[in-house]
Amino acid sequence: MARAYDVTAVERKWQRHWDDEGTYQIDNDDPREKFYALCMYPYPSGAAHQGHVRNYTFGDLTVRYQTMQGKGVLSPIGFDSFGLPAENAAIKTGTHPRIFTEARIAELTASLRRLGAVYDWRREIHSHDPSYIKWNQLIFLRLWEAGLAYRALAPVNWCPGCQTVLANEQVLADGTCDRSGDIVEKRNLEQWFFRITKYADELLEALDDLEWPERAKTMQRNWIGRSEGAEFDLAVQGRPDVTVKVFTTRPDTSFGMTYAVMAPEHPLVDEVTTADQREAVEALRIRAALSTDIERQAEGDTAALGKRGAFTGSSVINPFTGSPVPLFVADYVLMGYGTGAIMAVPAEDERDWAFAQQHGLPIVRTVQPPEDWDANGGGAYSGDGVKINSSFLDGLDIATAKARSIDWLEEQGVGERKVNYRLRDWLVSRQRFWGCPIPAVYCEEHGVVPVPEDQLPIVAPDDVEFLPTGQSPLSLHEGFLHTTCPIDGGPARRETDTMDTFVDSSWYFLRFTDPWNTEQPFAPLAAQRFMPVDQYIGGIEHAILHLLYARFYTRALIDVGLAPGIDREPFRHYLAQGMIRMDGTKMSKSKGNLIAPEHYFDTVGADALRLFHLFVGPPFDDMDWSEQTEQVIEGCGRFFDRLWRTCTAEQTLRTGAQTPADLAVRQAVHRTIADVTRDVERWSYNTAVAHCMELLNLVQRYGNATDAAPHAEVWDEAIDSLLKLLAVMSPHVTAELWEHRHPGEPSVHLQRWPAFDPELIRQDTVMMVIQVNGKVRDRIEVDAGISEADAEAAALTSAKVIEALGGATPKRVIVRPPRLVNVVI
RNA sequence: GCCCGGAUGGCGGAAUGGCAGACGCGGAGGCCUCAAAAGCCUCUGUCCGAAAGGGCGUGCGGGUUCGAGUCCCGCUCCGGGCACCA
Repeated sequence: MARAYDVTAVERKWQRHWDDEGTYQIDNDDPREKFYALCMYPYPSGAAHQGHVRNYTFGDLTVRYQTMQGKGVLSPIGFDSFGLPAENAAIKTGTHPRIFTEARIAELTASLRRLGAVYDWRREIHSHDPSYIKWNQLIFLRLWEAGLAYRALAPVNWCPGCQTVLANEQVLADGTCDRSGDIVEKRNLEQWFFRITKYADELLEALDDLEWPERAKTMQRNWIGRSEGAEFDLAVQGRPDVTVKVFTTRPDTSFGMTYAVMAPEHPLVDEVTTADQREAVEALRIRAALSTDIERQAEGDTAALGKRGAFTGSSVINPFTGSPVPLFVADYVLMGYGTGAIMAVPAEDERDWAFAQQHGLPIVRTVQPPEDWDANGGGAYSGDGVKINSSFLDGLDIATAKARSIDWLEEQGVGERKVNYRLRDWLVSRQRFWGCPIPAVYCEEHGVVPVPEDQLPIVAPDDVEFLPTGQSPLSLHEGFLHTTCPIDGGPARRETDTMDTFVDSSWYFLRFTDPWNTEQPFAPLAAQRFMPVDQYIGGIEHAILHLLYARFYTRALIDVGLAPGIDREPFRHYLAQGMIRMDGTKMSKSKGNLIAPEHYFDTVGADALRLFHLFVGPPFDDMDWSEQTEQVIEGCGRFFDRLWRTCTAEQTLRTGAQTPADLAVRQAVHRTIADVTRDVERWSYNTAVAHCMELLNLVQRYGNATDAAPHAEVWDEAIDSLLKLLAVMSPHVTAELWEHRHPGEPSVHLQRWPAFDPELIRQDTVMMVIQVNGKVRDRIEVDAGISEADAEAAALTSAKVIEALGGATPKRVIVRPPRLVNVVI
């Protein structure tokens, strides 16, 4: 399609201009009020795709808008450059992950520049850069010192064929290795953890004050999963030395416990399994070890539950009744939550109900269900009601019974009140090459020893070989492996695990405030200057892990003294961007359904593609990339063609007194400024664009009117205002048109965001709707300040209303001046 | 299985509990042109009607309200996430 102007030349010109002028660079001593705008830094997977375009368009709009508001905007960019794909590519092609990654960074950088997104490139960070690794490692050492990092055993996916650990992604749905096809096992390894659970309560409570989408906060709340209940011991019958500890959120139902269940991984399983049950229990344990947790939860149907539990041969005593109940092992109980064992109350828990049915176990209700419960299918009842069959709890409501039962447990000395979290400590060890090495060494004499800070960074060697099995080259590199003990200088072995890349992304926003610092991760003053991030933008898929880890890390850094005096919450506002779908599924590299933006840059241009992403729907919503998308993007290109022609046409203008038609245009301009400002502030970019389109339509009609030429002042105000509003959305064409209209003056992006005149958006008269029984029967123009009595009188004298009433007497008249009157008959 | 979302014309979407469908895409007709493209103008939820006008209409079933796309209860279907909230 032929364009009204040379899109490519205009866009390249202004991209170079912003770079050359350093328009969006900011120094730490900038006197303006700060605004920290940040998009989640991308994993460099190659040239940008539409998800990036969408994300960085929203970010760039924020940067330019806040700048026009007079703020000193910090707009940094970097790359999350460690990660599995580069390592996989190395295994496949032999290219070192650094070479591969840096080529991908160059591609993505080029895409971002062509999008017209502006950054302070002087602050660019790559997480694989030794200057970032150094501080990553120093922070690790400080957390370790403070007791926030520790080692413990944890299961990993182990491929016996490859002799290596697999990421979840490398385990296929059928439980086999994606390289060798071997059946993947679980194997316990000694690994590093961060003690995020220490902050569970704070991370939960602080959510309330964050200006985040409710949905993201809800996801985090559920993830942390605080639950109050009781923990108590079950004595194994005939084994006075052995007790099994259980956690429950429903201690009030204890009289209904008709059996108990342990996780297959529970350490006491061997102890309590009798000889005749050993075979069945072993079979179950092997089965559980071969399933993923999601498989263990996906097979929720009753038939499968039968196969998923085995009797241990032992019984435990219910402390409330004093009676023995059978003890089972079942995979639906997980070792990772609570105590790894539960009391089962089939009458009040659906899963226990299904299991009990399958194994022929008794069911005793302890809460009276509603009368029609059994008639309507029955089953487990977990709602509220009166306690029954529960001795001293009978007649109580559930809340009271909970409290009373815990008191009883404490009096008897067998249990206590307990708060439990679903959140577990953060396992940060990865058995990978392309990540930040963990700065520890192992000495036979002194055990695990921290690397002295003056030896940082520990950087992986370059002369490594990538085996097709995926084994980390670090564990095979003799030169890296062998070192000396920092304490006695004796022989020691380096830690070969690297850090989860979520560690890198948990503090990069702090490094951006002071990326040049060679003495410390960042100067506290710099962090204090810019933190917290005022606007964080990124995909909803990061709503839980990344954001939770970053919230934890910020607090940990403050508490170990590295970031004194900053807000404990790193991200005040979070805009959770929706996903882009194609053919009904998420657009992603692994699905092979990416749409690159380069083609659009070459044809309609970045401005039109940006306008499309803003216009297509609310930023939080998912969007579908469909056949029609192409036409909508073309429509956005046509919008700029019209804008160009309107702004550059030899328009005849008039001076002198202004007419009512001129006033109407001025009112529309100011109304648009008010609407667009409000919409940008509430992230309603699609309606902001729609308002600009409406204004262009109106201005065009004004320019084409045959009865009178436009008034010069009105015309100039309209065009200049429109250019300023659009400047944050589509920066190149607006900069060019502004320069055309104001040669030699500061660029449109250095102008102040337009203000509206309240006088001009005030409405003197309003269209009042008159309904009869809720149906619109008439509309009349009334004074905006009309009184209730006048509005009612006007409504009741309307001819159309009288006709609709058909002689009936109104029973009631609802009057909402000046918008609406509803006559009820 | 659990958690989080979503559902409005042919399509993307708009709408402080108060005129459903702004804006755009697509479609139809017209102007301009030798012709086409581009541009400009008009119409475009659906049914009945020549028209004026009227009926119906926001996934389904209930409820609250003078009034519900919007709030409440119960479903269906679609999308995403997951480490079985005991």
